[in-house]
Amino acid sequence: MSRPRPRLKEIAEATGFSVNTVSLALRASDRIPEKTRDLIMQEAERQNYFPNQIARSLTKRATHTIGLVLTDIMNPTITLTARSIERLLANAGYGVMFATSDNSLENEKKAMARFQSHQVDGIIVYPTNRSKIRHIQAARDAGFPVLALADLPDSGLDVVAMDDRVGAETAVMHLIARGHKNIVLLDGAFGSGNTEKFDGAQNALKRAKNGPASIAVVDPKGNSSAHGYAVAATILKQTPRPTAVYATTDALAIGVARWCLENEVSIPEDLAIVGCDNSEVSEFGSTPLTTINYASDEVSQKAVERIIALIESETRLAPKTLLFEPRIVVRKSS
Amino acid sequence: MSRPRPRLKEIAEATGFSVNTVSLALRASDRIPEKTRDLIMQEAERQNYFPNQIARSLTKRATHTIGLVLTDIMNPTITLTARSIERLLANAGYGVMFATSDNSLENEKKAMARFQSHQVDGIIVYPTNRSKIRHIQAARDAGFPVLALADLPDSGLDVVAMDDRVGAETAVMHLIARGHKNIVLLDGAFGSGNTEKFDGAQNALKRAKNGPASIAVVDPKGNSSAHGYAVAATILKQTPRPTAVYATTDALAIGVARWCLENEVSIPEDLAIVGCDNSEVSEFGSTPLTTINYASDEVSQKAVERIIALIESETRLAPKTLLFEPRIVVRKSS
DNA sequence: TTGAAAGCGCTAACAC
DNA sequence: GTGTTAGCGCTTTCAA
Repeated sequence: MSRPRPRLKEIAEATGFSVNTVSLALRASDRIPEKTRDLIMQEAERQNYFPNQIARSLTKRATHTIGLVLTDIMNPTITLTARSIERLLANAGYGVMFATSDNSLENEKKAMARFQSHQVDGIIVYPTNRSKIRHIQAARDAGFPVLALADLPDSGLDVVAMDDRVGAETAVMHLIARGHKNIVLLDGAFGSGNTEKFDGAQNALKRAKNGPASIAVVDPKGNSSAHGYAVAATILKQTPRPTAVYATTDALAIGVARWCLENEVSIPEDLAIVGCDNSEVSEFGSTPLTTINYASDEVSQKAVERIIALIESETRLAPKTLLFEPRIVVRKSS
Repeated sequence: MSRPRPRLKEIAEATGFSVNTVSLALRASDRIPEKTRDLIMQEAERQNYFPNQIARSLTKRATHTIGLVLTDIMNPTITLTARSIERLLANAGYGVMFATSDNSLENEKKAMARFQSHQVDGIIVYPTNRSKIRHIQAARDAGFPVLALADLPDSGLDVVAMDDRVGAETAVMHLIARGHKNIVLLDGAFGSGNTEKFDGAQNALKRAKNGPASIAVVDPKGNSSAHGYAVAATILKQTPRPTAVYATTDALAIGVARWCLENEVSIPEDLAIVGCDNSEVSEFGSTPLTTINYASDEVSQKAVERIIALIESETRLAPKTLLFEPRIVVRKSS
């Protein structure tokens, strides 16, 4: 339905030069004298010419587009990362295609396949399940630039991420230092094979001299505040009664906090809460939340640098893992 | 750096058929007998063949990709809309390229130009400034399918959006009904030409029998909770002292609420607050917020339907405006 | 300094 | 039933 857009051919005909000369001129080749170039550029402007990137991509075998596969863009930390990545890539001249897997492995695979069909130059993926990454490795093995935004040790993949293990360890150490003996890990991803936060918590138990022997894991079946609110009663029913919760997202933590507020469980006296990500809601939610910082800017910056390096490198680069150590932000909930 | 991916040619050579036959077979043409087709499909699978969408796009003159230009993806309502749109489009076989303008007109124009260069089949745009839409109209005039996610009356553009005018009117009517005489509109977009919320508020004043004569506008210089928190003191310093605020995002409202909490201004007795969007934070933030609902699912659904209709129509469609009437969600802040 | 020709991987029109 | 040819809009040799 759209009026055909001008091509090099139209400009060539209007100026009397060949398509080739026009192409060269528009790309400011020094093979073309300034005079000719100006003439051609003027005509291009007059016709409101924009190069057809699809045609260009076909010859160059590069689309200058990267694919971004995220789990759940409603998590503000992931949103922020997506935004930063998009901006940095736009500045570097890359477009971004994006997809959300909604934590379904099938969706993640489909999105990656779609992106590869669309000939993206590389893919940045926040994997749904850290133990199901064969399709990501397969892409890399085929020589395709891929970067994972999650800590995947010994996966042979390039990784830029927060060190969740250390984050969880820090959170639990903090709670132990405050004297807590009955700590719940509120973690929806544990059941689906993402054990690094659990592992970090275990490390804290081992390191602490007088900490608890074990930690209970509760699955909120989702990551929103509503899920946290819904599961709060279950947490407090555990025996012995927990005195502290480490929730793997701030939203979950805020949901628990709201339930406590409404049910006369005081925070942090009756229940201490630590969230994760240091999102805006942790500061402005029902209770100012102690939380584990997610260095979104650093992660985005390094991820973009790395994927571009992978794309532009002539040779295959050895995989590199870059993990940031999160710090704890102590507020009123612990 | 990547090993060349298999093309139709490789499959053709392996099976002894021509490239054309292979192409037809893989697209399940009934011109090819089942036996041949199976043979070819098997070989394609064996070689792990995926069609090169770039090449296909070049011949078909369609990329099956749409561009999504948003202002600020950190606004959870916009995030949610982006997610829904991406999913609906993925289901319809379309990929999504996205960009955030960060409320800069320049960025918005650049993103649209980039998308058009990438030959997206259509663009969905949440415009930064409702009075600066010439570039959007230009795209439409050139026959390019465009859809705006904001109420742009008489723009000649296709529109799917919430009716912000009615939303603001509802919010202010609600406050007037509660007896408020000094109402502040906390609106960062007003200064940059987006007056529909202000207009809606004015309508409410006109319609109310015993309401205030005017409404003060305060610019928070941003849309986050931090901005709301920072501007709260300024609001309360106005004379006569305001008794109610209508904030144009929930995040702003929550920021104001948090400041009140910390400065012994009780809500809603000393200050009533109404937010906008009914995002999760309105329910779980420092104070459960009265707010104006944003029907993200409906907007996304209709937007996707419409952009696909525009793309697939043989003829140019007359522009259509679809506005949803928001409803008010009354909680504890008013 | 400029142009002609080939080719990127695919699809479509037309033969055979 | 299957193959040949041309062409999508651009870039890249290679010639002139």
